[in-house]
Parts: sequence; C-alpha cells; structure tokens
Amino acid sequence: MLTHTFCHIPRLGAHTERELWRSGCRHWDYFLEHSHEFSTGAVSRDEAKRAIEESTEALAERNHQYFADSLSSKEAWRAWPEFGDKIFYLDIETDGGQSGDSITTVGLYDGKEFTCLVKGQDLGDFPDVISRAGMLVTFFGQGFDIPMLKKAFPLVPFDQIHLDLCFALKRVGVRGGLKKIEKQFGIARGDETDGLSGMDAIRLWRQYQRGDDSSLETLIEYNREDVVNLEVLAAITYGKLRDETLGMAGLTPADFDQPSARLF
DNA sequence: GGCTTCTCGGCTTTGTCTGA
DNA sequence: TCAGACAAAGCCGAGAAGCC
Repeated sequence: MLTHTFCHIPRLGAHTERELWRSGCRHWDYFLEHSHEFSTGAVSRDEAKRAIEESTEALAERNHQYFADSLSSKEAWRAWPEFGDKIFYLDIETDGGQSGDSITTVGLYDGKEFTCLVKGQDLGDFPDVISRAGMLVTFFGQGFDIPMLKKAFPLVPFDQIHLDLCFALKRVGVRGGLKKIEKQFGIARGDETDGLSGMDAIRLWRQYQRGDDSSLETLIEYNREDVVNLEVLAAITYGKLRDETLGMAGLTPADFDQPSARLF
C-alpha cells in the first residue's frame, strides 16, 4: 500500500490522493514517469515528484525514520506490509503506582519470537532491543505505553513508524478495549490468562514481589498473549482500512493490481 | 483518576489554476 | 503577467475514549 500512497507528501491530502487514483495514477513509479499528466492539488508537480523520488529511495534503503516523519499517525497502517520484517508488537505492564507507576514488564513480538523484559532482570536491555525496530504496533500505545517508555528511557529516540490499533480500529467502526475486540474477532486466550485485565497484571506483579514466582510466569504469559494477538488484529485492521480507503475512491484492491497501478 | 491522543468542525492560510 | 476563484492543509479547542 505504501507505494500507492501520495498523502504523505506535505500539503497533499486524502482528497488529492483519491483524485490521482481515480485518474489512473496509482503507483509511485507511474507518477514519476507521467507526473505532467496529473493534478497534484495545492502542491506543485515538481515538488510532488521530488517527494516521490525521496520516498522511493527511502523505501529501498529501509529508512523507517523517513516514513515515521512523513506519514501521519493516522496513515501509519499503510507501511505495515512493507516494514513487516522490522516490526515489534509491543505492550507494557506497570506496578500501578507502587513506585511512581513504573514499568514492570515490556513484551515484544517480532512476528516470530516473543521477548519479555522484566524489571530487576533484563529491562535495561530495552534500548538495545528496540533499536532493531522500524515499526511499532501497540494498542493505545500513543496514550499509555510510549509516554511511559519515553519517561523510563529518555535517551531512546522512538523514531519508528507507530501504528496504534486502538485508533485505527475505531476508524473502521470497531470500538472497545483490547480484550473485548479480541473476543469480537474470535481470538481466544489460554485458560490461565482468560479474563485477566491490566489491574490483574498489577496484582500478579505484587504477588511476585512477595515471593510467588508462578505469578510472574502468569504475568509473562498474559503479556505474551497481548502482543501476539496484536499481530492478528493488525492484519484485520490493515485489510479493513485498505478496503475502506480504496472504497472512498470507488476502487477495490484489484484495481491496484492493474498494470498501470503496479508499474506502467 | 490522570494522562494522552483521537476525531470533528470551523476558521485561516497558502498555493495552483484559469482567464483576461 | 496578474488577479480572482478555488481547493487543500494547518491550526485550535471541545469532547470522547482507553490505558494502567
């Protein structure tokens, strides 16, 4: 979807992008060869062409910072397939204000492997682990996880593309908390963690601190299911947003498979 | 409960296009 | 070349929402 995107160009909005698609310009490569044939709204054609040349180069170099800056958070979903090999699904748990509301665990899932960094053990490795990510996927991370992490790790730049599924799903009419949405899409949890909430995560951490090691195991499993399930939700969200975005232009995903859409 | 960001609507600003 | 019309982005504030 990223190579069909034009609304990341400064001062070029969704309306102009839809007009470009409708008039047959559906891929960066096509625009670069035929830019003189299309209207780019309030942006000059030369400026738009320069932006698309930069975008092509940035994608070839896997430069996630470029797209983190140019793509609005609302449109971050478009980069999900292109940066799939540099994604971390992320979720944190906290102690609920026990010591200034500090982070107890950080769960990270790259699509293959789950890593849980635990306070007092390996949480200090977070800056090193996160430096490998080009894109972060969270649920309400913009409102909670990322501000908390920025506070705990002020030297980490957090320059990744950030897809917040909470707001992305809301755009396609799916509302509610993470657990409610998981149920809505038939995503099941294990017997041990089914029904647990963020408040239970705080309780489990406190039990662990009192010497109950099995509580930490349950907390890590809860954290693991949170981030692994984010991948399933991201795929659902991507499909829904793509269909809705194309639908607003009177197009379907099949229209992007046309030769002119792919190349020329 | 506090925090943060979202959406939405209205207004302002900026740049392109078109015709004289 | 220039001025007016038009389109789109930016900005702001209010209210809503979900996180722990």
